[in-house]
Amino acid sequence: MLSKKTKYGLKALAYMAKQKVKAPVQIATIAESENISQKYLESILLTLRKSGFLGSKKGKGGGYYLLKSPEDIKMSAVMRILEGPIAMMPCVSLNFYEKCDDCPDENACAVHNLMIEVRDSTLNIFNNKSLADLISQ
Amino acid sequence: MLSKKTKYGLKALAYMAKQKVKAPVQIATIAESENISQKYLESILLTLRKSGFLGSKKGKGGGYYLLKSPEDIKMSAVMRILEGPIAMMPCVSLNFYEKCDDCPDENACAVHNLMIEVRDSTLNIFNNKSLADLISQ
DNA sequence: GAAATAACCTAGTAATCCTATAGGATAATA
DNA sequence: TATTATCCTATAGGATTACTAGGTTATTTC
Repeated sequence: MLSKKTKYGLKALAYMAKQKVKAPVQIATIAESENISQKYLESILLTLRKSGFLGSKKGKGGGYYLLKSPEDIKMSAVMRILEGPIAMMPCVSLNFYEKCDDCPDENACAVHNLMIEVRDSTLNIFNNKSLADLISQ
Repeated sequence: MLSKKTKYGLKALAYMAKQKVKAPVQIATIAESENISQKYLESILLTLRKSGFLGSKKGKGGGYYLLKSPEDIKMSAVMRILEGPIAMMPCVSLNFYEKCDDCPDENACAVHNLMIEVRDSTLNIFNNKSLADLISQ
């Protein structure tokens, strides 16, 4: 299941990408428009800024803004920051790999091989989807 | 992330499917062979029995056995019992649908539409994979 | 019939994660 | 100097996960 954090983060990014004029958007504005708790959204946007997706400006007229154009923001990158691994098990994760305690031989594990397939098909979507695609309909 | 429950359940099913002779397999045997806590596995196999995947026999020589041939056990069915929804959000789930509190219009939701794509590609794998495919390599 | 075997079932628990919330610090602007 | 809005740390409550405990029931073997 997708966490609310990820869902809210994606909605906020989409909101910013939809903006016609290129001015910072305040947390409060997004929170109200998308029905998200402002304080919670605050912490989410902070992570997105620290991971290089957003820039920010303090004080009046401040807010958050995208650092890259929506076309250049890949879903796979956003998902990895907000949700963590795209794979369903650490032992099939490309970016967050971890060995299973119980499994002596990964290649002999039926579940492992199934989950590689799932990972690849999901990754195929997220790698080929940008923030621009997200708002294009 | 896939829960250990699902992982263990799949491993246990695969273990039974690999069996040459068609005799019941004890929990203890599977637990030891697959490095799973016996008591925990016990509760997992119980759910699998109650959902119609397994039959059981008590007493000496008893244990669990598959009720259908591995070819007829679809991954999508097993996943829904053990893991729950295949979709990443309730609002895109076919079998566990729920509306989002925050979203006034699903069709206008960028995240919603992205997650439909992910659901479809994952479902495509799970619908076309049987327990037999899982152990065939 | 008694003992052994193995599944059945309910309940509880420790740890972790999720979803926020609180409250002040800092920086920019008017 | 006052206002605005982000920055940052800490924490709390609830839900979920991954087990564990302990006894019950049914079947088989001696």
